[in-house]
Amino acid sequence: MSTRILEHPDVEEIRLEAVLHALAEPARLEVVRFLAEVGREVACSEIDLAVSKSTGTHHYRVLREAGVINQVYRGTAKLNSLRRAELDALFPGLIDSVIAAADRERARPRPS
Amino acid sequence: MSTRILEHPDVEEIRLEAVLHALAEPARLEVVRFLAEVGREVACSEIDLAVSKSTGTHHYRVLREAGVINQVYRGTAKLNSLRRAELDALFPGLIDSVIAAADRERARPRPS
DNA sequence: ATCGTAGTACGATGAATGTCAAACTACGAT
DNA sequence: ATCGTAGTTTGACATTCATCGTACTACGAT
Repeated sequence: MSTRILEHPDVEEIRLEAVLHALAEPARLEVVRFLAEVGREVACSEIDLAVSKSTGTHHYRVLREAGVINQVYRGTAKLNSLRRAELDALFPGLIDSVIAAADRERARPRPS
Repeated sequence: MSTRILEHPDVEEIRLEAVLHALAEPARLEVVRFLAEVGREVACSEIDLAVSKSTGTHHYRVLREAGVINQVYRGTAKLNSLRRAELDALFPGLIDSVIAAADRERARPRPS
């Protein structure tokens, strides 16, 4: 049975704080960074996060419910993509700068 | 007595995720938005948040520890300012777009 | 029909977070 | 020295959060 259709917030329901919260977590930020990099629909299984499957599911849901990603089922896979156009319209430059920042931080030597 | 000097992270210690996390909370985002708007040092008491004093203290600390704001004591007041130059150098465009987004969201009709 | 792969649902759990009130400290002004 | 204002500290509390394992469903392929 089937919740084969996934709930997504409408553009006008997307809240800045929810988006920032969604992005403020390493695994989720990595998903977003990856989606931005490849620029196409990507199955959950293609991105390997350092967490269990169930935790992964949780993170994807947070991203979707915040309005950051779009998810559709295709066969057994669930394809994810960035809601770039909508986010850009809503918060111009935000996603670009977050992704650029994530890329930079990735390249930066980590002080630890 | 006195921790009259406040600990701030060095620029290279500022982590993107911590910044995003700091910004992902309404009261804290409001502080940042306000600081950006007035563009000068502002005492905690000048920004009225809808929370108690102790909660306020907590939020300011989160912002400072994330590297988002600078805090210095002056007399009985504690002055806050955005670490704009440093954040801009680290994550170009990020703070600008977050603030622009916060301004927009503020103006947007809230669906509730 | 059976199997494997992809992902979900369901608790559960421990850590982090936002919140507050109350008692406190620091400083300037009177 | 006393008072008021500004902010802190502490301890408590409820909520949210990230995490996991296990059992489950959905679908394609054999």
